[in-house]
Amino acid sequence: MRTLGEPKRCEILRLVWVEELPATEIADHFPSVTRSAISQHLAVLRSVGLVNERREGTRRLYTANHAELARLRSFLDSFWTSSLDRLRDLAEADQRNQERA
Amino acid sequence: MRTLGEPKRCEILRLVWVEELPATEIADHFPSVTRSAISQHLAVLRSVGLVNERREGTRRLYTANHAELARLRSFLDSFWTSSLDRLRDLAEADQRNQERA
DNA sequence: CTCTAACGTAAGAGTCTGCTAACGTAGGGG
DNA sequence: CCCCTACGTTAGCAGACTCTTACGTTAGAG
Repeated sequence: MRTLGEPKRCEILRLVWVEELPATEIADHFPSVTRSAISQHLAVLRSVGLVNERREGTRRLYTANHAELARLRSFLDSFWTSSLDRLRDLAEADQRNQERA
Repeated sequence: MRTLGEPKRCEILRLVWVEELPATEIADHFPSVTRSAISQHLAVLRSVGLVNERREGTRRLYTANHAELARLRSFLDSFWTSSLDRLRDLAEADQRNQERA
C-alpha cells in the first residue's frame, strides 16, 4: 500500500497493467523526471512483487503482477467483512446483556 | 492511499471502523507511541476525510468514513475494468490493421 | 474560581524518500 | 575490437514524514 502511495509508481503499474513495456518506454511517459528515477521506482515495484521482469537482449520488459494487486483489493474488502463480524459480535454481546438483565 | 501507507493510521481506521471511539482510547491501543503522535495521525485521517469527528464535552469521538474508503476500493477495481477497456481498444486497433493489410 | 481530564498544536530532532548526476555493465552492430 | 544502446546502481542532497517534548485550550467537577 505504501508502495502505491507514490503517484508515479501507481501510474507505472497502470502502464504495464495490460501491456508489457521496456524500461525506456515507461520512462518516456514521465518527461518530468530522469530515467534513473523511474528505474528506482521499478526496483521498488519489483521488490514488493507488483511487477515481473523479463529480459530480452539488453532490454528489460515489465508486466504488472495482477495477483499481487488483487491481494491489496481483498485486504480492503476485509475492512467491510470484518465490520460485519464485529457488528455480529456486538449484537451477540448486547443480547447476552439483555438476557442477564 | 499514501495516507493508509502508514501502518498506524491503517490500524486506527480499523479501530474506528465499526465503533465510535474517543481519541484517548485510540491512543491507548498504541502503547509504543505518544498520544500526541496519535492525535497527529487523526488529524491526517481527518484532513483526507477518512474519519469523521464528533465533539462531546471535552472528548472527540472518531468514526471511519466508509464512503471514502469505498472510493479507494473502487479505484483499485478500475485497474481491472480499465484493463478490459484497453484490451478491447488493442483488439480493435489490431482488427483495423488487418483490414488495411 | 481552581483543578483536572481530554484534547490539539508548535517546534525541533532524527529518519526516510525521491530525485539528479555520474558511473558501471551487458548485449548487439559494424 | 570499438561503440552505442538500454539498462541498473551509487552517492549525495533537499524536502517530507513521524516522533517526542512542551505548551495552549476547553469543558466539567468540586
